[in-house]
Amino acid sequence: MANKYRDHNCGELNSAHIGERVSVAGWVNRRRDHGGLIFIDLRDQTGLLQVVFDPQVTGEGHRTADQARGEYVLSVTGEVFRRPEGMENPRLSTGEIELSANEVQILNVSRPMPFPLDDDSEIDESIRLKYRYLDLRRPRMKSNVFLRHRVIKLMRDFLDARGFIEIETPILLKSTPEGARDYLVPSRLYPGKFYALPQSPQQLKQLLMVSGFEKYFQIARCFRDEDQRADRQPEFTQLDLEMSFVEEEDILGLMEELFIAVVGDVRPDVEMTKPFLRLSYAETMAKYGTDKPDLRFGLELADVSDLVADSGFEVFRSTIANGGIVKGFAAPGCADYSRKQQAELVDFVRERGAKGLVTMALEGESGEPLEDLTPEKVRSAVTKFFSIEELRAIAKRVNAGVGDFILLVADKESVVNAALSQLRLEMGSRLGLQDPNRMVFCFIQDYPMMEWNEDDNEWESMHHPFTALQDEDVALMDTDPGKARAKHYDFVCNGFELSSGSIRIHDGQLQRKIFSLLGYTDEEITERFGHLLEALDFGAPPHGGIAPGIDRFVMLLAGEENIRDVIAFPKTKTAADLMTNSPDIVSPEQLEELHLQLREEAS
RNA sequence: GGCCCCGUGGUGUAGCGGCUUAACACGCCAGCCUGUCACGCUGGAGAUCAUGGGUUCAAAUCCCAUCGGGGUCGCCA
Repeated sequence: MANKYRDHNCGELNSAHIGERVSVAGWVNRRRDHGGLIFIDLRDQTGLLQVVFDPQVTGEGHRTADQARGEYVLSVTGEVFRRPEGMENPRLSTGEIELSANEVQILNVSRPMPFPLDDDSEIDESIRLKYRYLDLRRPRMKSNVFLRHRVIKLMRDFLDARGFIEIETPILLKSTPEGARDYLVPSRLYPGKFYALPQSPQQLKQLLMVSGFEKYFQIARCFRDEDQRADRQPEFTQLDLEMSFVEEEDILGLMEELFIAVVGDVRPDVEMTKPFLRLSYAETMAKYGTDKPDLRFGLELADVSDLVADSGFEVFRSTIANGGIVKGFAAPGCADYSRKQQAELVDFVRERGAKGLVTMALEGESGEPLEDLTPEKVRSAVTKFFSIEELRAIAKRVNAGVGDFILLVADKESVVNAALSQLRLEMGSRLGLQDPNRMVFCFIQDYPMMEWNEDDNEWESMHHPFTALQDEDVALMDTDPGKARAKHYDFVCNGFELSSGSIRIHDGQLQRKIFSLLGYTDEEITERFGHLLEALDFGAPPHGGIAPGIDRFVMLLAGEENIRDVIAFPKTKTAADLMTNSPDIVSPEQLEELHLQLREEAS
């Protein structure tokens, strides 16, 4: 596109353009004033171009360039020259050439930047967020935004080619109980009534299946009013997807194909494990203590309860007698951990709910057989409570060799798994096992349908109440609901939950039964879910889907450590927008219209 | 809601009870400089040390509270 501002992009000029008269436009990335010659690196979306202002070539232009400062916006017309011998800059795509300016126009001036726009400066995030539009000028942020576009475009094209259609669903919706806290929108026309923003388009996509759109997807914005984390924002984006007449394997196969295609396109340098790994929920909890394991490294957990149930160590014995377990793993080569390093690990698990951490350093020459292990070589506060046979058995069970450091936690199973899964990540990180150039995807399958909530004394859905049961476990719902497994699957990469999905219940009667098992009264069921139940009664097809989180996926692809860096305008961890200063108060008139009255918060 | 880390010119850091009239780098302003590309040289401006209270003869420095940012546990069907 040629117009009065430019006819070429800065980054796209090269030696083929030598001798041409061109116009470019962009920002002053850097200015080097030699008194006579002035060099300006002009930057547009495509890259940098060195522009030379020679007073002998352009008297007026040189005077203008003298006025230019960082981030001024210029339009320059001139001739493309090959750079003098030895003056090439191999770090620029345009480094062989330069533009000799004839005319230059200042399109806009700029105040000095509130922070440097290079990638190397670590700037306080609150300042970056306040001036997010400037932060996005930084090359890394800009490339993250481009990467995100590319990923979404690939997803759309991939699904379109397979017959999926994208359908938008409402943002103003009905609040449904359970799950995350809803963002609410007060209604002007209906005093005292509220819309809710969707936590996901879950029910709507099921209704679209009832409508006969057999392959639906949407790049869907979702809203959840919960506390934030590095990988959580109050509003985030999912690739929401649903299909009719499918089974679990159809969905997983599609995901595998899609993610291999996207990663292969945008990060051909990344190594993937193919086919994607499959783990049952029970297996991943046993081996990794979590249902979102980082499978780039081993350090697998092992249960040693049976080995220490009758040992002389009272803590282990009583924990097991009271229904708890003892699990642990071995950190290879860490037998030389100092008292201080050991104390750090003890604090680490205590902060995560465990009462303590038992450590055993197996000292000696690496490679020595375990059979030669003697009590003297086991450096631990608790060595004396165990026989050498018990110590050897523990070492063998956790796959520890001489030179390794055994880490054991005793408590009830949920506490042990929570503490050890995080300790495993910590050791993986300390040992440098989290290769940034590998993405290990896996599916977690065979989730329990429901979980007993001890605090509220009731059954809760593991996923959501629309999840179908595995065929052979349907009868269990009447006898032992905790044992029944669901057609529910999670999609995990490098320790991040990318996605949850399930085959849904398409039988209205069964759906009603699940709701009542979850403690809803008939009135509540009708009031909250009546529309869905009614729809299921009108010939709903078997269907299922999944909804990968796009922010987290792009974060992994970009090698970023938080999703804010792959979202153009994110909020802080306290859900505030520092650029627009939102949320903010509104006028009394606005409140009046919405039938709202504020009260003083008791402090 | 709990725990942890951070807050010093525009930015990043140093200073951690008196050697401080708060230092350094980058940036900014002015002057010089015709082949630089993180240009160079000379000079200059710029800081209620987040805010409030306390301890002390003396506080950027120690303590408490508040505010802001981040991490994490709880929470996130």
